Amino acid sequence: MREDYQEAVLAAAELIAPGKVLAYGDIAELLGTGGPRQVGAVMARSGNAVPWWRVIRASGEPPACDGGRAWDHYVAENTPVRGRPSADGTGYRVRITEARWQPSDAEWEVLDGLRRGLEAAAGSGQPGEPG
DNA sequence: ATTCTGACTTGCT
DNA sequence: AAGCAAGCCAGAA
Repeated sequence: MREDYQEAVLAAAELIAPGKVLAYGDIAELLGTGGPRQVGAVMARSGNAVPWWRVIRASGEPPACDGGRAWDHYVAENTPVRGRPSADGTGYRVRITEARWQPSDAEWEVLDGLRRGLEAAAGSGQPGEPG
């Protein structure tokens, strides 16, 4: 469970609509596997290949690595934010309560598919998986 | 097996 | 709003 989980997280991140955002924990919830740290760990591995700026903390703070880069994306996608970026790249916060991405029925099927794939992979090797 | 760490989250003060 | 501590899950040494 490494590449599968990674692909699932990346896929979910790509599903996120522009101007919207999702918390690490939210993606973990959608996938139903691991936790916010696992999602972040994946982003650190291949987040550069997906709209990582749409994946932030549950507090609305930008990513801990390239928060400064995220700002440009937020202003470009008209993402609801509060305050402005400071010299540290932080100082502002995304109104996650309004920018919280809400997957549609079609997108839910995709996320659900990813989740099932992970669940199946998790049982791949275990002799007694409930089914 | 144990210990340490990490793009995290939540509760308390 | 800001700081500290505990919880969570998985990877690496």
